[in-house]
Amino acid sequence: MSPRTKEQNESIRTERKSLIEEAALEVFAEDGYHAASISKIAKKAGVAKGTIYTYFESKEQLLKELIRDVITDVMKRIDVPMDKDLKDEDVIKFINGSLDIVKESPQRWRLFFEVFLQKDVMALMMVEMMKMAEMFMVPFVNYFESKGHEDAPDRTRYFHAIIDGVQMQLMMSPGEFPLESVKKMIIKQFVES
Amino acid sequence: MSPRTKEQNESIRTERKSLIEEAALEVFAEDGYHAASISKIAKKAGVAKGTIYTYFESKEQLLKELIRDVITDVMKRIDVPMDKDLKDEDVIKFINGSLDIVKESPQRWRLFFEVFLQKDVMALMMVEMMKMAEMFMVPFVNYFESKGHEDAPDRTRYFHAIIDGVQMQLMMSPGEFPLESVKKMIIKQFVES
Amino acid sequence: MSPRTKEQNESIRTERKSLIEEAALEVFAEDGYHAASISKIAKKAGVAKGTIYTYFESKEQLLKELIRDVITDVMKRIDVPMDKDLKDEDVIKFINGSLDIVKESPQRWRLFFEVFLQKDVMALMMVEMMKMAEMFMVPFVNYFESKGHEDAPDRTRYFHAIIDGVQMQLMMSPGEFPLESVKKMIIKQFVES
Amino acid sequence: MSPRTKEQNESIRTERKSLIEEAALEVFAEDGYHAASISKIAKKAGVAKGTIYTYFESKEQLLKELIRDVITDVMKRIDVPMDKDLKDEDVIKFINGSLDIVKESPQRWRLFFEVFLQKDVMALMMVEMMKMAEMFMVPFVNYFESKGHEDAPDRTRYFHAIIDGVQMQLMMSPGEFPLESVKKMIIKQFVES
DNA sequence: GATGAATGAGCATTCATTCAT
DNA sequence: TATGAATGAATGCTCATTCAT
Repeated sequence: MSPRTKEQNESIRTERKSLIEEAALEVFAEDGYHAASISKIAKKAGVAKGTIYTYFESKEQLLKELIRDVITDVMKRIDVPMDKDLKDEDVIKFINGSLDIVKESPQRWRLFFEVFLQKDVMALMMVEMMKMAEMFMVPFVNYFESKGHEDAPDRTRYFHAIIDGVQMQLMMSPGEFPLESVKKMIIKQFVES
Repeated sequence: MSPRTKEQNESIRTERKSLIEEAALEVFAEDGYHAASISKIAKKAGVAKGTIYTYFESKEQLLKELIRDVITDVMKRIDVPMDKDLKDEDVIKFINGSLDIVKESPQRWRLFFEVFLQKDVMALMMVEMMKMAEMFMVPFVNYFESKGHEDAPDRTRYFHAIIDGVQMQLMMSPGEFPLESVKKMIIKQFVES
Repeated sequence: MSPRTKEQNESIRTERKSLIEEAALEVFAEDGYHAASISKIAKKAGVAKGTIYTYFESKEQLLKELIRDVITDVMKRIDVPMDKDLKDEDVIKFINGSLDIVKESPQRWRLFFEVFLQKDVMALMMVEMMKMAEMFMVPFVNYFESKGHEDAPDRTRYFHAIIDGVQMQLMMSPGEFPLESVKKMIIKQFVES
Repeated sequence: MSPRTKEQNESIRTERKSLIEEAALEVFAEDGYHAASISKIAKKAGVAKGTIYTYFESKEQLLKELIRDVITDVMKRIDVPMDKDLKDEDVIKFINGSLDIVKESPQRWRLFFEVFLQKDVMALMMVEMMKMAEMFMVPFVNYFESKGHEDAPDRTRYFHAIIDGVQMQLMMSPGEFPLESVKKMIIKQFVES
């Protein structure tokens, strides 16, 4: 048999890595970071425990990469131009995007929230988190100012608090929450006035 | 010499128990339930590991009592009559109460939120949680109906989602969040219209 | 009230001590020495944990005294003159005594056997045990010799092995074992021939 | 380098498992089940504490496997046809087998007896024990009946009590007990009459 | 003497991580 | 690169014993 080409090797690596990440996400989300075990992840991914350590330095690194992926996903999904002025349709897109994404994979969000809640886990991600938080603040302040609101900064925090709160509810009971109805209320309150 | 009287023992027990609960709250809130260790709690409380087990059956029981205390506190603090019709002032009191309480002891709330997020931890408290959740739903549906809102149930969920979201923000950055300003917005939105 | 007299104090001590020993015997017998806890004994005796330590130096000492009592009891009960030649009736008395005593309180014997089985527990009692074992050997060798058996020493060991075996069976299922019938067989085999 | 083959792993596992079982047997027999510590077993086996848990689910399981091995050994060793009528030679074989086996590894038997004595330990093995006990009763009753003894059931219990007693003596002082001589007495008493 | 709160050594068990193969 | 056996630190918890009252 001929040895594998570099490309083949590369693609095997990528595939395996994804496999492990997927399994890890499930286990982390279900059990929480601390209660999750590398063993369980390995079993779910169908690889040996040791294999995980050829792809990830440690359990901690595995979490970091996972969170980074979630963030990247969110960014891609929301896809609102944070560098220029927001238009109404951008804000609507933001609302839809940031809520739909939770409804679609509440598990993933559970993990994300857990990270937010725990100091030591949080510390690992501080930089990424902060960057993201700011990114979401500034354009909205401008947006609300442009709509003539004098309390734009407070309004922005309120707006984001609401998004957080709805995300939380979706996460806890994705089936029951009246998402569409609530979306309309948010839009009415923040976009149409 | 005669042994300690029952009263003496009782007062020692109460004092020590509080001491441990306080330490436990800090450690649980900081590290999360799973990562928190009895050892660390003991050290923080300035007692031996074994002493904790004189007062609490297990780590789990310790958490349960802590959560129960939080719930009791919330109930006492909010002090809104859930058995008869809510008046505007009741709702305002509810808003103020449920947000002030978080600002005052974000630690406690961090723990409370964590419980909500983790399946196995949640399982321990399901009954209490559910009772509380319902208690908070029904009267508000009636309230919004009485105000002529056709979408009272959805509005209620939205209202509670907002409270959750603001609580979350308060918990994460209690110093920065413009609480008073936001309270006014909530009141304007849900009470004055 | 007048202070208690020395006699009163002494009698209270004796009574309490017995109370504790009784409870200890039950708990040791039921759970085994190692699994038994001072706490459980205290509860069963209706005294505080600490009180046990005013009567017994340690858990180990408590066991020792208990075993010593059992041995004393056995001696008293069997009441066979080990210092002069055994007569048939003495041997019959020995057989009856050493078996009846087990049937009457199998619990006590369970503890006794446990002690025999465990090196560290055994070590504590070695001296007493050995003394007792010898005491039971020599007179029987003489007895069997006097009956004309050439293999008297081996016969003696066999005899005691049988007593042990029957005691064991009695201990395990005191209700079912056909004691009287078996006694007759032993007597027929060792006394009447 | 390629990972170890399955065969290599299997053989490593088998070897290690035996190593641990051997150490465990020694420690259990010496200290008794409760007093024995996994730590001590690990040290005696020359492995880390954790390694034991690679091979056995728990201390309890370790005991169970050990006991099962003893039982299997006994069965194999005695090798008497329990399903058809016993002949004299079968009974002689039974006597020899069940006593020789104790003389050869008194340690094992010490453990076995301990199990019989302790309620909670016993509970773990009840099913196996009962099966074995019955298996040893019925054929002997038939045997003694066929020899014309009217008291066959009682005689059977007596016979087994004697075997137990001799086993016990062998266990306690395997070097001193006049086994061969006693065997002859048993055979004379139960087979040749 | 009697009490029971306090202690801390010790236990069984788990699990992230390492490493020989 | 992949494996899984091995490790040992750390965990929750128990319990004999001490000691202030």
